[in-house]
Amino acid sequence: MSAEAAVSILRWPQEEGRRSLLAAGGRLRLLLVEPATPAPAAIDSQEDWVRLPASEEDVEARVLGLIHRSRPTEARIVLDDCGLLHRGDDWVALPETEAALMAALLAAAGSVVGRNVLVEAVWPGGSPNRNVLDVHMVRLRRRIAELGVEIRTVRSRGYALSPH
Amino acid sequence: MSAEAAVSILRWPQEEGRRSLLAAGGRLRLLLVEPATPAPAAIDSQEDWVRLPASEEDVEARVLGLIHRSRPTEARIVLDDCGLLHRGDDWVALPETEAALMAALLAAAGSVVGRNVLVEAVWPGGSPNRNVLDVHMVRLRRRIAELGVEIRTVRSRGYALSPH
DNA sequence: GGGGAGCGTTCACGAATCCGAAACAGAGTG
DNA sequence: CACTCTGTTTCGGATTCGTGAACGCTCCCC
Repeated sequence: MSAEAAVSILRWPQEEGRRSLLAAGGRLRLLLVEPATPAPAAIDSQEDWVRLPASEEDVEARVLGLIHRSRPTEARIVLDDCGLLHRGDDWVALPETEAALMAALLAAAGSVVGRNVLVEAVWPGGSPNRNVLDVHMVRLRRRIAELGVEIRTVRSRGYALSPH
Repeated sequence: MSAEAAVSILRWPQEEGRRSLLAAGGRLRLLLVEPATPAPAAIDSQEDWVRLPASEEDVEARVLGLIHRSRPTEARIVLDDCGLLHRGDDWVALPETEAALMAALLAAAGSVVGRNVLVEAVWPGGSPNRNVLDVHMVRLRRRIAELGVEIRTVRSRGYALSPH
């Protein structure tokens, strides 16, 4: 696995949308910041930035630093665009619905996500049934259990991710 | 506390000795890297660097980023708006009533909180029963014990929080 | 010092609510 | 058909919260 494969490099502020997407998936990101643009405020610790113009070496150093910083977490959880949930070298494939749920949970970065938020993330306009979410949560839980990822429920408030 | 006070800014590679000293002390450091010098390899996550020449704003952004990244390491006790009581990376979910009690105790910052104050915080207008507060205190105690947080009672005066 | 009264801690119980999980059925796909 | 993904129903279990009651302890007053 090369450094470039682990870290997504994108331009700022042009690719703001892509940045949010990658952040939701928990991906490592390096922003190339255009001259005369304010540096982006940090949204999590999976991101770094470098001011343009920058040398090849500086970009590489940032990438390595990013990877270095993310390593202590050892088992970072990443959801790619194909619906594959990675943790370390291990991964499982998630169906569309469960991937959407997972993305919403990852975007919250460990804090609680309300049931209504999850419902909106999967069925914009309202869920077909009160219980559908429960069912999909059970299936998602079972599928990600083998990765050592746990979904803790916070009664009457929602759910939160918690790497085990 | 200003940002400058928390982060030491030094030149690289000139002040290499000072860097080691600060690193040994666990201080946050920002290296100003001279042009045409390879970027320093990361030795820990308490450090960042910026390539010279750099604008005042970029330096400030790096400093803020450093502080931001170092903050979650603290083992402070925090009750978020979802009713989650955090300590370090660990957390437990508190039901509404217990969260309200905890909020009142935290607001006192370690000093004693009277029973009447706690009652008012949860049941404005008076508690439904003489005993309700007691019961909820017991439950709260049990729940937060696993975080190493303790509620000590001060007879005829109230309760006080005490991290263990 | 003895006996209450008051306070603090804990347990057990019931009602209401919320959530989890199994079982089943339909749609889509190869 | 075999399989997966999705939605529905239904039942059982878990949580939360208030209540009642038992038990010790401390302080006060006679």
